Amino acid sequence: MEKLLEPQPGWVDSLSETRSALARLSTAERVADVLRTHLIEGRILPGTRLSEDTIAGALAVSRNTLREAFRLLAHERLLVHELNRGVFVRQLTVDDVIDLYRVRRILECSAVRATAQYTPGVVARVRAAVHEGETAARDGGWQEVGTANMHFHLALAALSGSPRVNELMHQLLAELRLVFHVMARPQQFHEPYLGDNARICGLVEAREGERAAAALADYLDRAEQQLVHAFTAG
Amino acid sequence: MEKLLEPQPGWVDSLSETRSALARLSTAERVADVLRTHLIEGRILPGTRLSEDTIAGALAVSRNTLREAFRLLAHERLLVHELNRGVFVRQLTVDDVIDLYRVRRILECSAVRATAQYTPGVVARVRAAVHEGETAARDGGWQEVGTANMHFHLALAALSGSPRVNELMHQLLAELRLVFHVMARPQQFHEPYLGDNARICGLVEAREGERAAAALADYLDRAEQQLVHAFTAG
DNA sequence: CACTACAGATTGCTCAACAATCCCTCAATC
DNA sequence: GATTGAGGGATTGTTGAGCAATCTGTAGTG
Repeated sequence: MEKLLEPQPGWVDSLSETRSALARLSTAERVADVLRTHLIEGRILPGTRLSEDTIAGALAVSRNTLREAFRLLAHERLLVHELNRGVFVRQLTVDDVIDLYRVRRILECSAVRATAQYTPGVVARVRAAVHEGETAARDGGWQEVGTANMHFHLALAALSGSPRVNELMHQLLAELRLVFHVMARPQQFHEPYLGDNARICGLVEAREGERAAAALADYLDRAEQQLVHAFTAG
Repeated sequence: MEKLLEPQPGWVDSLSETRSALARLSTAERVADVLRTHLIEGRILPGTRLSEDTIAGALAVSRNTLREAFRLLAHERLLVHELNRGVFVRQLTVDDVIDLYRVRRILECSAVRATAQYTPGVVARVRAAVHEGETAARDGGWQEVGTANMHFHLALAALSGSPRVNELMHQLLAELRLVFHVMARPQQFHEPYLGDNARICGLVEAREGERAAAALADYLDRAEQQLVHAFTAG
């Protein structure tokens, strides 16, 4: 009888892993999702003011609900909220870029260094992201290459095994996307790093934490310099 | 004439530094502030549901405004929001405690290690926090000792020179405060670490980044173990 | 004892309204 | 001519009421 009740040990756990997908979203959260994609895809220029009336009308939600969504996105630093003036699309400064890369270096490098915490699943995710990037570079658009690159770095951060580091990483990358769009030629920004990704992935798979961290730090330094340069030049 | 107009070069900059104090807060933010203090001071037990009507009435604000405040605090992880069920005071699990300390180790240790980024001002803040703790231990309550301890670790994180690390640290410590209150004897939790603080501060002042980081990691390990133990026991 | 149905309470969201604030324009002043 | 001050229109901040959707506990049914 008990065998019948538990045909696959642990299936309850596998169910509970999907509960986040099951958890419906409130209207405010769905509105925030819509706006978030628009923002990170660069459809709305940094500095633009988002009118409550206009957007509430366009999305057919009440102003109050829209304001809840604004609060969420402001907390994610994608929007800035100025009292009595409204919300604006975040405009990153050079200092922001420098700080973002500083935090990335801290999080990603320490995650990569801690080989003791690696799990096979997450290491596989790193490799998968490398493949995704190579496929995207061969077949298709720079947009996909960029996305694959994000997945790669998210996978690196996930090596830490820390939910909070994961969430942080998501947030940092979302912020960074705001600045990628000011680059003149985005495809030329991401592609050169595909080789680095593969190399770092190899070091991770070999559990060479220190060397992987060093390579990653160098990687991030170059990317930062490139962005800062594009910033001060443009 | 020009001398009269600019008696102290750069005074405009010093003005603009204080503009954050001038920025008024919206009602929702003030409400969030009030609730935040109540939460981190442990006045409301974790798990408690916060009724919108009751609290809106008590604070004399509308439900809409209160909900905005709830969103802010949920994003800071002090409250959890369950759709159609309401908001609850966050209940930290053992896994949360472990993760919080994992992130603290990453942030604080890397900040302390990067001696190149130290500035005299922030190093002084570390020393000041040590003094604050010693004074509090001599004169007064454990509450103050705990606060001084927070200041110490905030100052350590500030050594990174990163605004985002600072904000993160604030958030992590606010979260941790939720769990400090479940400890039976809070004063006995913080006091033993005063000696460690002084020692680490000395290493920081001597720019012994690596040794300071090692001492700090050991410190955090012990604190984590103590908390985890209190958790599984109680 | 398990399961269903109902009722009360609470949240989710909307709408309309008004106060407070900002921003722009146009004079007025020095 | 540049700065200051006073409207006036537009936008945000906040409120309160109202209704639909959902949850929770209870009572009833098999």
